[in-house]
Amino acid sequence: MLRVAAIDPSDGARAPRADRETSARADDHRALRLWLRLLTCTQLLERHMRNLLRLRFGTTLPRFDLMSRLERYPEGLKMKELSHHLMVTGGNVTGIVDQLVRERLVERLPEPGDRRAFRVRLTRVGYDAFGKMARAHEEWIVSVLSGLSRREHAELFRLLAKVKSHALEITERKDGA
Amino acid sequence: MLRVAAIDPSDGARAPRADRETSARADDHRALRLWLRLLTCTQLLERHMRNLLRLRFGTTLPRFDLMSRLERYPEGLKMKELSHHLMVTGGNVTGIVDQLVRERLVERLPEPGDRRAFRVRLTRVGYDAFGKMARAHEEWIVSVLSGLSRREHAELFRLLAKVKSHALEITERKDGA
DNA sequence: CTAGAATGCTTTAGGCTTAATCTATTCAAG
DNA sequence: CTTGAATAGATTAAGCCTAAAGCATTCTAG
Repeated sequence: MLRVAAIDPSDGARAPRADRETSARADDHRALRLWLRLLTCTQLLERHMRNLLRLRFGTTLPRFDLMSRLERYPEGLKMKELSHHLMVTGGNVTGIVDQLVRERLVERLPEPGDRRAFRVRLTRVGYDAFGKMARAHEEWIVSVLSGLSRREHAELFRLLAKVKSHALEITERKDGA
Repeated sequence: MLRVAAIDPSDGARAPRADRETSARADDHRALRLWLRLLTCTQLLERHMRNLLRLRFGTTLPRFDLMSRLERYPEGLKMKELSHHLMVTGGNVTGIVDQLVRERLVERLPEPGDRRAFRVRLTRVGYDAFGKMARAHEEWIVSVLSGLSRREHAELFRLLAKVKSHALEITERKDGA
């Protein structure tokens, strides 16, 4: 998953901050840098998670994500719901579920009353396997985010919420029709 | 805008959006929620960027990334350097550069003194194409991050820096990279 | 000079992801 | 009931990405 220019643009640029024009450009630059840093952070954490899952459990992040979602719904989820939760396309979910079914970690159950759909559910084996992975995952996330104080945690959470809602607004406005 | 926009607007296969984190159980750990929110934000912004590049310019984020990096180095970069800057594997860079060379947007130049290596550089056409994309890209980033005040920008930037450096520490320690 | 190690890059095999299209089923209107 | 639209899911083609292996070149001891 390659992200935009992953290295921070640490060029000094030493902004003259003279007139309105250059400070407007400085703001633009700030926005770009913020975006790049967001990407770098996510990518770093994600990369490490992938390695952890691969080396310790021989699995991948998408599989873990899917199982993690199922773990919250003991009664199972429909493909459509999974796709929505995971923010990926339906075809993608089909592929990953296929694999997990082959490995006996999840199962497809008929959905009563709709022969098009079915429910996907963790098997007993799936629950056990997921439990182990989830512990390692959480442990690592907690440790990597332990550099922030409780206040900083909260503040970062709040700021990201703001970014998220603003991004959603814009996205919906443009995509929505 | 372009051809692809003609699909059925209610197409079920459309990339869904969801709240990975808001449906998290209340007793989940803060760190986990913070991580999920970080992931969601990035994905949201990234998805929109990909769409922008695809619909308006018929290109992809990785290609844009690579060109964006080259644009800063008029003398070109070696494959190894590109791979390092973009934080992706060498094989990946090979593939993307191959495409861009085919499209005459970048060129491979022999590296004097080392017949194994060469420099990759934007062509004139590449510069022009990149310029257009970069303007649209920046415009959108600025607008999507405009929901934050100047102070909030700075604070978010600072917090992410902290996350990043802490993640780097841990990663290096374990990976030995 | 000459192995052998290291380096720069490519290739390969395999998994992830998407957009677009297809099939089967369900739903809704007449 | 019948027809046509909508929905659930699978499939396909194409691109991204990685780890590992491979090839050619360069470097470094001896």
